[in-house]
Amino acid sequence: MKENKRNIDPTRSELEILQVLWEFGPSTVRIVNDKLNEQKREVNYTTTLKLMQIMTEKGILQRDESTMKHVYSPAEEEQKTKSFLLNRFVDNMYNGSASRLLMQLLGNKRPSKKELDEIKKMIDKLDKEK
Amino acid sequence: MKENKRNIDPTRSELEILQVLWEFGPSTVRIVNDKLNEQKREVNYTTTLKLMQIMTEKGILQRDESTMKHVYSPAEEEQKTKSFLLNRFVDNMYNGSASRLLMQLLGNKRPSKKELDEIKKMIDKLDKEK
DNA sequence: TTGTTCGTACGAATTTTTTCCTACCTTAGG
DNA sequence: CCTAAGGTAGGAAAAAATTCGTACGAACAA
Repeated sequence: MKENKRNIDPTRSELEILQVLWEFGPSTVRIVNDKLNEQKREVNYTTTLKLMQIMTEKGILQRDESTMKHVYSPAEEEQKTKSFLLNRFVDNMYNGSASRLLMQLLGNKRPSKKELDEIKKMIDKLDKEK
Repeated sequence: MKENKRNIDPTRSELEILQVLWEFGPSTVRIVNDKLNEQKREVNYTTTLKLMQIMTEKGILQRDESTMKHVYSPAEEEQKTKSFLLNRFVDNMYNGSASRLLMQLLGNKRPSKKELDEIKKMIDKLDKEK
């Protein structure tokens, strides 16, 4: 009666793979491996393959086996996973306070005028809903 | 000539320990271990000790050995570590776009009126500086 | 002085994560 | 048909992270 673990908890390497899949959409191992090597770090093809197989077993990825070159994609919605990870991050690092995180974020990154405007718009929208 | 690694890259368990130290300030192993058991999960004293010793070797923690009960504290400023981790998170998950993260954050957490006001104030301040 | 309590150090075992070797299958070209 | 290129699967090795047993020292109460 107690199915559904917190499937979502990618290791560091698994997260790298997810990032590639998020960016490029459903892909073969070959593609993911190439991107990893370009964007992240050198890694052997079979290593990536194995990782993606394990992730599939764990339910983090799905794959289409209809063709010989299996095509993998994340099992969960990108947004769902990201928001889980973000929430955990906020809880861990800022005691769950979104605004505290935000303070630091704005302090750090010096967002552009355009970004600031977007943010303002977003806030006004939320504000009106109250 | 190439000292200074990216010392900052705590593992999951190490991060838990840092969190305790951030919250309660410099502490003995006993205290950290108690807090871990209260707030996070059951863990044996010597395990925590070992972890903190390792973290000290790595340079993540410092300790005062003048008394028998060593007192540990983070080697880096809390803010420095947090902002490093935050930046990495933003880069990984939102391609470095603070505002994209923010959108999700606001979408998720439904910040309180008070939080929103704080945020607005912060933004106005940044806005004027431009 | 003695024994109990509470501390550190060390080393090893265990578990988890990461890496890659090897075997074998399928497809396309010659 | 044969071979080369490019897939997958599986298992084992290696590395990293986590856990804990044991030894031993210091402090203090009896």
